[in-house]
Amino acid sequence: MTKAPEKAPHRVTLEDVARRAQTSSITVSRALRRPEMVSEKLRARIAEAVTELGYVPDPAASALASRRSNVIGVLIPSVTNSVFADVLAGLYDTIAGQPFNAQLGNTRYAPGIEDALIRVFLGQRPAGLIVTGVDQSPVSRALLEAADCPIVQIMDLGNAPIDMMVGFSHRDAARTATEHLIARGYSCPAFIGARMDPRSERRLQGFRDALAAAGITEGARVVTTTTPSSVALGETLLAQLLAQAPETDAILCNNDDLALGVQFAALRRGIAIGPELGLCGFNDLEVMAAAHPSITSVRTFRREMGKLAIEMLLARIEGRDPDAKVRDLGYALMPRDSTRRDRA
Amino acid sequence: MTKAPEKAPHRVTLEDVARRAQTSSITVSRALRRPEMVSEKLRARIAEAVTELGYVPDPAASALASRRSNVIGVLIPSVTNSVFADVLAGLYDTIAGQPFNAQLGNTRYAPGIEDALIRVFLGQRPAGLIVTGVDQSPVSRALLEAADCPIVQIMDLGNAPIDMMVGFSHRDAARTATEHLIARGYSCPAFIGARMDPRSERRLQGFRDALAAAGITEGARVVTTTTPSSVALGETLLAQLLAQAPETDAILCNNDDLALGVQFAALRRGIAIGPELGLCGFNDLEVMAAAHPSITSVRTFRREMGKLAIEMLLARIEGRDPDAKVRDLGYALMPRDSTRRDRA
DNA sequence: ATGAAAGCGCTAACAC
DNA sequence: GTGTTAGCGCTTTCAT
Repeated sequence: MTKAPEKAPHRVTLEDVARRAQTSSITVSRALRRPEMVSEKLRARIAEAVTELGYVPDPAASALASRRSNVIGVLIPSVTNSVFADVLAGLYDTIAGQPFNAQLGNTRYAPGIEDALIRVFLGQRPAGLIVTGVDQSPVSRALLEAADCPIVQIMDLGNAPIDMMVGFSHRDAARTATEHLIARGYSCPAFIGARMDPRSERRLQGFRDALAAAGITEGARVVTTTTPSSVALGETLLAQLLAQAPETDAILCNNDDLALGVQFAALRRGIAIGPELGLCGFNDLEVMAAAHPSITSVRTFRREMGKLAIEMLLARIEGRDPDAKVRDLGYALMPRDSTRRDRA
Repeated sequence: MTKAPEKAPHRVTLEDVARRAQTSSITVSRALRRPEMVSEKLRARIAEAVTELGYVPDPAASALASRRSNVIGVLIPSVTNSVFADVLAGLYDTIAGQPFNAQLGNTRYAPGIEDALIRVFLGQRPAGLIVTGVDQSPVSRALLEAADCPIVQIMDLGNAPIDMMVGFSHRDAARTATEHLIARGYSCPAFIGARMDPRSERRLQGFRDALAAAGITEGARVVTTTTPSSVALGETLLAQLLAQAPETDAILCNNDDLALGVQFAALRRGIAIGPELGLCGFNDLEVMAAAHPSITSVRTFRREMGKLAIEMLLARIEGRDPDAKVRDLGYALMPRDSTRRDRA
């Protein structure tokens, strides 16, 4: 079987459907997009013709004529990070069945790539755009502000939304987690962080807020790296942390992968997670509750974020007002065995 | 700031660029797509005009005129499953910089959705299509065989490729893993599986192949469910397995999430992973090597699969022949502590 | 409620 | 190497 460009077999067009339904192409077009504008009888004939001929609309022609595509552009910094995978899941679930197509752009945490992708996406006259975070480059920001489609910034909050926003305060979330460690009686909490994108930096800030409020000095108990996060890295950072700050009795990890790695490393070193070393992750991936010991984490509402971002866009595309331009989804501390000093 | 549809400020077109460069739009078009067809002098003038005006091509117009879009459609059954996330990462890495756009379709393991998505994608006259697995519905298969673009089936192998294929034998991989368990002295290996899509079924088949070859009876040591996989499910399935087949001394898990869940559950029950219970996962996610004890798994080459799928498509789109129409990426057993009976 | 005409921005086909 | 013409399949605008 060859897949070489065979002679294109005439594509079924609105014209064809119209002929079959004994009407004009524009009426078919209307019947498909705004059925209420077409009489019931005609609508039925058209529907029949559509299925009989297997008509599929051409999005390119539609986009060209209407100067508006059905593309919803989604810019995320990483496809492998399961945090974003969850956002995407919520997003795809919500967009399914809607006449829109999510188109993914992978910025790889690089502002330059993000600028370029925004340009390309805007060139498609998207129905809407979803971008990650609130720390766009000046170039990106200018492009987005001039764009004539609705835009949602996700994953974070800030006081100067480009248009709409759905996220939560990373700083507050990390502060809450740190306060939990302190309340549980850990007196020398540490922070380890990988990747250290702007959201990670805000978490570190929240950690510091809590220490300051409790009058605890930070010492050398902050270890960060720009290396991408991984479970194995948790072990490395733990070693570094304990070497430079042996007084450490609890750790807030920038994310759950690191926390898991710390837990495995502690097991290996014979350190009792909970009694000897408190441990808290971030995001609350499914594995945290199932781990042994179970690991305390801060739950974030990632699927909901994807869902809401699409819903906000749809509202605006349909001319409705979204419930609010800025939505704070909050977070939820999930205390577990890894922060229990009295564990068996 | 309002994002309501403002008056569209005239889009920069080829015409505009042409006027500025004192030539015709078709020449600008050529200069952009096949620079070698345009004289060097003109090309320079055009390049200058393009940047000065900030020209961005309109993919819709291009698709309409050329009857060929720059979309590469990608159909996967799940966005959250990190196995597919890795494939996507390889795929996005490889497509970056190429004049193509990957467009994701989420089939959610439902043939009906897959049929519909294929229709929609084909309606875009894609440059190529990537579909997961070799078990398409008759409808999907017919659509794909009639499509006039190159197609790659990924994640599995089969003897009737629609066009091209890149994957590995799940059956052989599972057989190898089971043989490893048997070789390590485990005499009553079990299989637990979640989701049980066609690829999982083939792994189970491979498990059975190995038992048969070794003359081991299967007994009640196969526990499967159609529930989506998770770490927590590993614990549930382990309980069920041990209840119905207490003789079990090793487990091949359908994937790594389950294996991790089994390991945590074993820890909780005081079962020594390795000496008392052999454990093997599937896919070799990063966490397997970092776990304590480290967990034996079968490595699969997921990023490479994404990369190769794109490369094969690009080859065909550019009229070259891919190195081969069917590529077997194989797999690699990664023996670790979880299958060492002599572990401390 | 329905239709005719025009054109979205680009490229294929064919000149020169 | 460069330009002209026509048209991709749809929607907009304006008429009826």
